Amino acid sequence: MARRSDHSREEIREMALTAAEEIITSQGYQMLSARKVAGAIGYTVGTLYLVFENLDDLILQVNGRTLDRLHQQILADQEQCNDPEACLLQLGHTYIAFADTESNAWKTIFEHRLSDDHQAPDWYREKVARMFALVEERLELLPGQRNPQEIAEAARAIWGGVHGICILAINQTLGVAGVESVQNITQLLMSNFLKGFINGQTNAA
Amino acid sequence: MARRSDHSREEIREMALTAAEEIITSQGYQMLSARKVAGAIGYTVGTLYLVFENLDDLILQVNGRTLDRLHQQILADQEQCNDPEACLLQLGHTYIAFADTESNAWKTIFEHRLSDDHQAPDWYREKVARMFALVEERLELLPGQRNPQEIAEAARAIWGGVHGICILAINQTLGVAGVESVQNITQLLMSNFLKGFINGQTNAA
DNA sequence: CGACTTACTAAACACCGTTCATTTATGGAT
DNA sequence: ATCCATAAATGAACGGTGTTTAGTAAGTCG
Repeated sequence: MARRSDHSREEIREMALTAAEEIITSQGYQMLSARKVAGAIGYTVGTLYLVFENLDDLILQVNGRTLDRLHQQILADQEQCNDPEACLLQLGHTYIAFADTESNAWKTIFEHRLSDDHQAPDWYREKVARMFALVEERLELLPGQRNPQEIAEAARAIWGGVHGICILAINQTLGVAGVESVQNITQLLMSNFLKGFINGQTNAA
Repeated sequence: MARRSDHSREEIREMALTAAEEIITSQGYQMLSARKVAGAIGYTVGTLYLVFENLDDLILQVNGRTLDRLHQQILADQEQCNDPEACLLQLGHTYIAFADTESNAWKTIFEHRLSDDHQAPDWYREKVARMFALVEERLELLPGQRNPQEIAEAARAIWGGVHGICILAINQTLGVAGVESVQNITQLLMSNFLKGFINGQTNAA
């Protein structure tokens, strides 16, 4: 058994997060439990509660890391496009590809609901806001002048839209087979939306 | 304590589903448990397992009923529109309004994941397919000839899109306040998509 | 009335998240 | 070198969960 000062708090924290990520990635987050994580790092449950507020906290940290990887992947893939529309389509593509590749980690982000209804902490919300900002930046570069609210709404429409297709696909609700079909539907949604969006003012109210 | 033949299997089944719906509606599905449902109908857990395969099965039945109510509401609201585009926008509106009104029941549909990864039974998938069919019917009436696959893909793009906005809104990820904003974003997504869709062939591949 | 059948119960099993009194190892002081 | 205060880690306990099943009691039929 691990004893006093074998590892620092930070080390234990890091070990626990890595172990949790491994369980989630390989078995899904439903299979995660405090005792499993503790066992995997050679400590007992009690220790976990010295380092994390509770299991929700631990999962939230894992989700934060997943969001970081997605963000990083998006940035990397954005190098390959030039005009704003192509970049937006690329963004959707990266999102779907990421959800497909890291499906268990990605599912955890939106399937894990916070116990009470107290919302996510600021640092987490910031990671999400960063994603929306990426879409907004591209939308602003599209032809035609838009006010900030129109941009914000369109970004949320696109993000939500892509996200929804992704969820239904993972839940096998769409009744389509293969990532390629999901990519097709996503591109269809985005390209048609953008076509309509660029074409002129849409009265949505 | 209830004894032999106080109620038929069907009656117990009905009572259990009603009790489960009440718990889910008022407290959310996380608060549902076999013992609570059993207690609410004056039986013990064991009896529940004579009537339902397991708790997942029970929840699936509740979800089926929720889907039925949504379907019924959509049909009712579709009376109020004439041209296909208006009907599609109406459809999105009904969806968001339903998710807002019956949020706990609606959340249960997509937050409750089946334990194993064995997918939903046919009767359940049929209820979902029925929804897609509604969208497809409207899409077919739009100007311009489309082949069945294009219609099917567009229906999934729209449904997924609306669904995604709905989820993000309920998770408070969108950072918007009030149902009205969600309705706005949904209408923005749909109207722009349809504008692009009607305008001409979109190469989505 | 007794036997059979079956509806139902209650207890058990193996888990879960979370807490906390207790034990144990350590660094510093004597 | 020994003691002590302190912090680290444990592990048992609490009240829950889904699920199974041996046993009991009630209704039915001969």
